[in-house]
Parts: sequence; C-alpha cells; structure tokens
Amino acid sequence: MKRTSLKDIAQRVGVSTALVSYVLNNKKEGRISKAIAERIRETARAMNYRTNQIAKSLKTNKTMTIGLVLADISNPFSSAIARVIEDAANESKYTVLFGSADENPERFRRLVDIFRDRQVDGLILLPPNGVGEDIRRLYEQRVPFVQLDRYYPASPGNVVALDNFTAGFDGASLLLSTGRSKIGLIAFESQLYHLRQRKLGYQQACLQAGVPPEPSLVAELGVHQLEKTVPAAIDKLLKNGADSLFFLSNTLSAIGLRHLNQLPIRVPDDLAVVSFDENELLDLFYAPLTYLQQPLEQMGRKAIEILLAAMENPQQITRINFPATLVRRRSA
Amino acid sequence: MKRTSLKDIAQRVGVSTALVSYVLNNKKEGRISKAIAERIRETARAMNYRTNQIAKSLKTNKTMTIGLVLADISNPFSSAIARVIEDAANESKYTVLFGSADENPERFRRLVDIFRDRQVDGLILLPPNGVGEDIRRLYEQRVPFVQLDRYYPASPGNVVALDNFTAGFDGASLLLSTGRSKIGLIAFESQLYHLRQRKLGYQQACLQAGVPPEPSLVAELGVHQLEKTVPAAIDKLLKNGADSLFFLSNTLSAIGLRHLNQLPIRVPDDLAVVSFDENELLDLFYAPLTYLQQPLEQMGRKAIEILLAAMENPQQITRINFPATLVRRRSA
DNA sequence: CTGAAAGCGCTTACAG
DNA sequence: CTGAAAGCGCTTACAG
Repeated sequence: MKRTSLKDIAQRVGVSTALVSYVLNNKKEGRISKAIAERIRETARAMNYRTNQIAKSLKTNKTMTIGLVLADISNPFSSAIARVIEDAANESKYTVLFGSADENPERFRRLVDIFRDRQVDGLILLPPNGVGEDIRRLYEQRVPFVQLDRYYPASPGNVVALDNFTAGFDGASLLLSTGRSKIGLIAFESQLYHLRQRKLGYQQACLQAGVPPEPSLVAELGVHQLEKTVPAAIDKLLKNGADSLFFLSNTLSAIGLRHLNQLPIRVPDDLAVVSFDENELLDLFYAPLTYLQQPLEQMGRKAIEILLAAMENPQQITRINFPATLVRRRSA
Repeated sequence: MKRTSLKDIAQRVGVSTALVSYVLNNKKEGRISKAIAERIRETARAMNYRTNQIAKSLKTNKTMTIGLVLADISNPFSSAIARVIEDAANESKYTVLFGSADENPERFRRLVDIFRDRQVDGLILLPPNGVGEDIRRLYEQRVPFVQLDRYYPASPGNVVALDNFTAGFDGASLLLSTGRSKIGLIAFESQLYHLRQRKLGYQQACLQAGVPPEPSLVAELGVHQLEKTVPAAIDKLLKNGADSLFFLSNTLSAIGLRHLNQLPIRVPDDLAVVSFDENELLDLFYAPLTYLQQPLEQMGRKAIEILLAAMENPQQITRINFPATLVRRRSA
C-alpha cells in the first residue's frame, strides 16, 4: 500500500502538485480560491495524506532534527538531560536522534558523523575525553552545536554548563564550615574540564581555609570497575583519616552509598558526605544526602534555545555557566 | 561551505556521477577499472565526501532509522530499554529516534505520526493505555513494528514481553511460601494488559494457596502524585493487617521504599517485600529487595531482531513472552 | 568498462 | 488565481 503523495492528490482534484503543496503548507494564502483550497484539503484528509519529510528535507535543506550525543542513555543523569532536550526540542517541532558515546572518542566521532550524514540541523554534545580537536573542527565547519554539561574550554563554540569551580568550592566549604578538615575526595581520573574544575574548587576552598589538601585524601578512579574501585577508595580514605567525603559525581556517590550503607560508620556523625547531582538514591540513604544540584531543566532549555539561534545566525556564540544550588540535608 | 556531492567528485575526476556512486557503494565490483576506482576513492577522501542520507533515503526508500516510543526516557526502566535498543540497532547500522509518550495516547499518536513522516523503517513501541486501535491500524497498514514490554493482546502484530502472569504468580507464591498470608498489593489502576496479568498472577497464587485475596489489601493508584498516594496506600494496607507487600512496578517500589525507610517497621521481619524490575534503589535499601527480574537485554535484542525480520517479510509475526527471574535477597 | 537519463516526493521562483 | 519546470542529491535499469 503506497503512501499517497502530492501528485496523487493533484490528480484526484485535477490541479497541479504545486497548488496542492501551496495550500497544504498555507503558503500564498488568499491568492488561492477558497473552493479549490477546500477541495484539496478535503481530498488530502480523505486520502490520508502525510507529507514525506525526507523529500521535503531534501528540497528545503532542513530536517527539523537534532542530534544528541550523550555519555550513556541508561545513566540517570544522561536520561534526565535527554528528557529535557526532548521536550524543549519538540516544542519547536524538532525531533531528536540520540546516541551514547560511552566515554569513547571513536564512538563519539562515529555518532557525530552519522548524525551529520542524516543532515541534522544541529547537535547537542556531551563530549567524552579526547575530542577537543573534533569539536574545534565542527566549529570551523560551521556546524551548529552546543556543548552541554561537559565541554572543552579551549574549543570554540557554544557552551552551556555549570559553574563547576564554584560548585566544588561550595561543597568543600560547607564541609569545612561544619568543622571537617580532612575531606576525602572521590573523583574520576578523567581530564574532562568540568570535573577538573570541581576538583580545583575543592582545593581552593581547602587552601583558603588554611587546610592544605592532602594527596592521601584524594582518590581518582578510572571509569571502569567502579563497583570495586569506589569501595576500595572509600576504605583507603577512611584509613587515611578522612572525616568527610565529597563525591564529584552521582555515579560515584550512588556506588559509594551502597558501600557506606554496610559500614559500621554513621553518617553524618562519624562521616559527613556531600555529592553532586540529584538521584533517587540520595533520598533513600538513611541520612539523606546533601548535594550540589544542577539546574538541568534550565540548562537543557538554554542549550536548545542557543542551538536554534545558532542555526539562524552562526556568528553569535554563547557560553554560559549556571550556578549550582547547594541542597542541605542530613548528611552534612 | 557547501558539502561536497557526488557531482562534485564526478566533475573533478571527469566521470559520471553514476560511476562515482557505483564505486563508493562497492557496486559492480570488478567491472570498473581499478585505476578509475582508486582515483574516485581518493578524490572523495580528499574532498571530505560524506553521502547525504536524506537523498539516498528518498531514492532507496530506506532510512536506516527506527522509531522508539517509550513511556518516559527519564525513567530508569525506559532508559535501560533505550540503551539495549540503541546498541542492538546500531549493530545493524540503524539509528534510533526516540520519544516519550508520557502515558498519553495523544502524545503516542503524535510520536508515531512524526516517526512515520520521517519514514522510519520500523517502530518499537511501549504503548500507553488507550491505543489498542492505533496499534491495530498500524498492523493493517503494514507498518513494521513490535510492541515491547507492554502490549495489547487483542491487537495483531509482533510482541516481545514478559510472562507477566507467571511473574506475578511467582512473586506472590514466594511470599506465601514463607508463611505470609496477608499480601498487600501496590499496583497501578491502569488497564494495561501486562499490569493486569501481574495482578491476576498474584490473585491466582493466593487462591491456590487457599488464601482468598482481600480487596482491602489491594491498592491501585493513578499515575500522578505517586509521591503522596504510595505512602498513603502503604499506611492503609499496613492498617489492614498486611504482613507483606508486593510492588508491581519499580516506580512504585522506589517511592514505597523511601516511605518504608522512615517507618518504625523492620523489613523483612515485620514486613516482607517483593518488587518488580531492577533498580539501584533496591540495593541501597537496608534490606536488599527481592525482585522479579526482566531479561531486558534479551528482550530488547529480540525486539530488534523481530523488527528487522518484519521489514523483510511482513507476513511472519512473532509473539514471545520471556520468563522473569525471581532474585531472592533479604527482603523476603 | 562507462554514461545518459529517469525518478524518488517534495518546494519555489517564475511566468502568465 | 494557477501551472510548468527545475532541482535538491542520490540510485539504478538500460543501453552501448
């Protein structure tokens, strides 16, 4: 059963496909006789006409489609972002293609290429390590894109992210202000700028409080086997005398909490804890976690807004850092 | 900066676009002179050629694209499925468009229409309430699709789902076998078939054990305001004497656990608990939850496999129910 | 071994 | 008010 095309309608009504196209797109309003227009619309409805977006896209050079490259859609942070992007994009009639780069530069490049081959109108990127040059090239090729959450500060183009330095600073400061001076840091060994900034913020807060950060209180973990490395890191930091823990991402704290849950240690009395990002887990822990909240909804919407603007006017580039909110609860 | 087209390459090399198309697609191998082929390939590389999938799709009537309609990408169950689908689809060179229907039939229809307008080659659907007729119509229109997880038993077409009746039966049976006879059921009031089946399984298990299911032990909740209704339901069931709780979905148990966490009741001694589906939360609860595990990976892959087969041969339809695995842990 | 030509389903500048 | 025509970037049956 072939889909009905403009031509089918045109033949049935006895007009040109041009005319059918005009009325169905509400172009040239008023310059087409009401009677004909009505007949065309009716016939289109009767024949169950739906426009072939592929054909339309080929002609107009617009696919009304956005490519979203995430770390991993099954991760709560990624999927929360995906939802915001989906809704914001839909409101402007865009559909989103997504892919998970899995912290793998190769996969990232492949996804970007696939999306470009499909002629997406723009890209929202949460890039992994090692693709700074690729981002730069996208910029030079005038592909509309915005880096979201994660970004390469040295690569040009639009950015929407957190003020990660301040967030790290605020998290550590809270701990320090409650009398903790041996803050254990659980971080990724990643070179990702936003993560580096969080760590720098933490260090700055310590220095400023007259508490030189000790390397023995810092654990930097690879992305793999976290189920093993996080508990081991926690044990080590505790052995080294940590009186508090600062998790620099929700993946780390999610796993960390499971471990803390089984330890004969009481949060917050024996150990204060602060984490990044929201997560249902943080609520269920017996001492609801204090955390730094990213304004995801705002950030996602801003990213789409900037992307749409960039499609119109590629000259104007925007780089924004949103402040995190410190949500205080029982753990610190 | 215009993208380079086949024509550009053809002109540069001095051959027809047809020839360029042939060599770049490895068609007519051996029937094209090595020398020319090599020149074409080299030029394509030099000019940074990438094929325009939109144009190719228009001609071939294949977009290498799959539409995935979920309940809500930000829900862990949806996003876990999305990841499996993404990987399985990618392995076969397909890209996936996704959308969240939000338990809303209108949104579901809109998403399906949008995906079809974009000429997706097939659809993976997790349909909400009230779209049985739409599914039937898709079937009649010979659109390749498979219902995944949720489905309308009366609508024709491919299905990949859990054996929900047996899963419900097994969950309740476990509770009964450990001496619990007043099983409180926390369910959705939804008419969704897979949820109904879970409930029927529970009832059947009770009956078979000589424990007539009491309506006062069953709570069926609307999808909204669960943050309030789940705790209220739990309180009610406990008041009515429930000695155990059976959550029919992970959304329900996630919220329920937060409430149980604050109650002066000990799991499993005072109250045994069983839930559906995996979730990090289930681990963090002080009594790790016993739950019915869906073979998501298998189900997702099977869905793609069936979908690809359906694109080749629309006649053959497959309906499969996978068994759930009862994962016993401390809560029951 | 290679090319001219038609056509996929649209849109749109142009002409009348 | 309406239509003929070109063209978006590909593929492919056909002819030579």
